[in-house]
Amino acid sequence: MIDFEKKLNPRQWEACSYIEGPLLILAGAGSGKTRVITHRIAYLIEVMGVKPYNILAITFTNKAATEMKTRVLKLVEEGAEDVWVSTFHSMCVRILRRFYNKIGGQNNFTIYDADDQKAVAKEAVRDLKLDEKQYTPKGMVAAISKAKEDLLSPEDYMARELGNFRGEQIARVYKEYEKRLEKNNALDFDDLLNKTVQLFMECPEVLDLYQTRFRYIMVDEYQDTNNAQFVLVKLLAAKHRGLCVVGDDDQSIYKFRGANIGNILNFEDEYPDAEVIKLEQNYRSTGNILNAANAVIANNVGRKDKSLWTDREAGEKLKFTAYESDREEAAGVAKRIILQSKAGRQNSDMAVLYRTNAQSRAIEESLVREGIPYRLVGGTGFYDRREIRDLVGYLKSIANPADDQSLARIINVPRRGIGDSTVQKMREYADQHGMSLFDVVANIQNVGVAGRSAGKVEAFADMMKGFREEAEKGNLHLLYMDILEKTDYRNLLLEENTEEARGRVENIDELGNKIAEFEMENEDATLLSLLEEISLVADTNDDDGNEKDRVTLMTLHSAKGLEFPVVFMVGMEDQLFPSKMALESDDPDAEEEERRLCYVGITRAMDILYLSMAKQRILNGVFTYPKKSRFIDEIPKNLMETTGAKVDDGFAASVSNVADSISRGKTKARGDQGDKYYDEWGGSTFQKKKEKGSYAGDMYVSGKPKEKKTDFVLNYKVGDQVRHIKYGRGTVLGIIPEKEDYEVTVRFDSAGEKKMFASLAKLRKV
DNA sequence: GAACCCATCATTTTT
DNA sequence: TGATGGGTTC
Repeated sequence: MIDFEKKLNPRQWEACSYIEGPLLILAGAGSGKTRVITHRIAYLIEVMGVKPYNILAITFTNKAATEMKTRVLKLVEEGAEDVWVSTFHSMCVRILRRFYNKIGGQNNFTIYDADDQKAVAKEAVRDLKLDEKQYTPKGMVAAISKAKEDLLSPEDYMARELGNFRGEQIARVYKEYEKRLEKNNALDFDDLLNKTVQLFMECPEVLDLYQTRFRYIMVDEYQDTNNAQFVLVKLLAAKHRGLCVVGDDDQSIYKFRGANIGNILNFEDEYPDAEVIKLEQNYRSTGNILNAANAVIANNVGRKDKSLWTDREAGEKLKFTAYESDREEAAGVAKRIILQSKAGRQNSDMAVLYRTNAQSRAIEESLVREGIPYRLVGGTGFYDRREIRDLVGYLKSIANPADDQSLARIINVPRRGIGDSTVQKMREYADQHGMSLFDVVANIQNVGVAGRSAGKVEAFADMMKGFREEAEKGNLHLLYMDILEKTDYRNLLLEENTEEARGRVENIDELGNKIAEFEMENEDATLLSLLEEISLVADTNDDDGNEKDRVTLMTLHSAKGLEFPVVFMVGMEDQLFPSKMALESDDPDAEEEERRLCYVGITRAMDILYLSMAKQRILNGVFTYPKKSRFIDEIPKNLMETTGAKVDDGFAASVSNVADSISRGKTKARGDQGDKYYDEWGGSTFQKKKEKGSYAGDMYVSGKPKEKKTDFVLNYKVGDQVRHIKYGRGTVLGIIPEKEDYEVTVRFDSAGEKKMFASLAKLRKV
């Protein structure tokens, strides 16, 4: 039996053992929050005799969920695998896969990610004939997502925006967007939450099922919950009120994606009988670091009163350096990393934190120069890679025939002669007849809309049907191999024989490995569960580099929840951090959120914290001359020393392991940078000619130059009546001979005057 | 239909 | 600076 009281401090123990009613644990940075949650779960099971089955623990990230689960399994002797430890989103998927049909949905829905969302939004805007410059996909998705977070339907939204022209238009886009998702049998991330809420509201028996089951509910990072999540938790906990939320209002840094700090600040209003326990002892940082953090965050108003303390020694002072330029800052960081590692620190003990991803480049360059291995967190992830999205598109389309979006993505990839205009026509037909795109594709002969491509479309339909049969058999890896083979996707890349293509092939093989792995780990793996894993557990860093001991580079946001003995916070400049956007915002909380972010950054450091700025920085291609961040001024002078900025000229590099530190040749996050440096160090060109590799471009057309028709004969002349495949009838106004072609001007009866090339326009004399 | 050129525009991000 | 998208050119 665990000796709980011995393993926890008095406050932690109190938080662990209070189970009478709603409980708010205000857990400061480094105060042993996860320890409390896991022990609480153990306490419920081992001491209170609660069935693991009756416990639910909700986190935000899969990483947190996995870690929690592992720790609970270690702690509890038996039955811990029956505890539901899950992210909000996977929990909702699990519920919806079972009951979505109760509110009129299909349980095999597809999950749309940000890119799918943008594509749908774009179509919606286009369909409504709105100005695409003014109503950008990104903006539309943001507005829709915001609406959904507040549980507003398109109608609600319209009602709210009545009289506001732009708002009304967005409401129309939202409505159109919803229509499309529904037609495609797809849910976006917000829907996962909202539809679950809807299900609970409309089907009391389903709600009751889960309410009865989950006697004890724990929510981690409660300050990050949005309104939908708040409602969801409220519904779930309404019966037993065994709700325990853990969070830190000072670490709320996700307002921009809907987090409502009010949820934690007003917890006691929502649950008047709630017990509040503060965890203020910090086990992570030195006294100086902690005091600096406390001093900075004290400048925020409207926070829960708390103050972290530690019984650790004061430690080294914080070090602030103002470098002359961003390059020097990067060089200075590299130099200090080297000094630290000479002093015995592991690279993996160190992290460089910055406000924006764009700042990583300069740091990366100097680390490469010095041969310091690093790990870049964030940026473009594995599942964002084009080839991976394509192949996942196949899988999605196979799993959900109604998913027009995925089908449209892959129908001509690799190129198989089903061009845009054919797809366009088929989609129009589908829309008009209430069919899915695949319905049209599969019945192309009857529909007769594909013209000369009909054969190609038919072959494609047969191939897809074959994949579905293969999918039925249940072996996912075989299915994947089958797709690669029948589509020729992998081979076409290999034939291309470029470094970039080889990187893509590696990624494709990596996805194959992941699928095989997934099958081994999950006995009852299905195509749907695989896709769910891919959508919800898209791990952005799969670093399989041989070098384990690497410095971590990431944004302040992604650093939340982590700790490092040595931390560098770079770019401590007003306008950058706090960001220009925040400073110019009319929302008074914007600057406070930046300050919280600063607090998060400072509290990542265990022993040593370096802060720095550059007096000259290239931002968006322009030179700027920043001032020191106001946050620096908020750190008491006695805790921080300002150090000189002198650095060696940075080029005393050891070239030896440069290659290793940039994850060789593999196309990854910032993929082509690898090549750039390769060449630099290889002594040839500094920057390779850009391989813009648009798909249809050099990627699939492997080195076979297109044959130009040199002796092109026109069977019409100026004044003739001709017919065009798209524009219909028209009169030829002029013919200008070009190198290997003719530019023909035609006035069409309906479409007006057009210029086109004879070789492509395929005009027929009438 | 696809390569290429030019204008534009830039936080933070998980699910 | 760089990525991206639209328009132009063959």
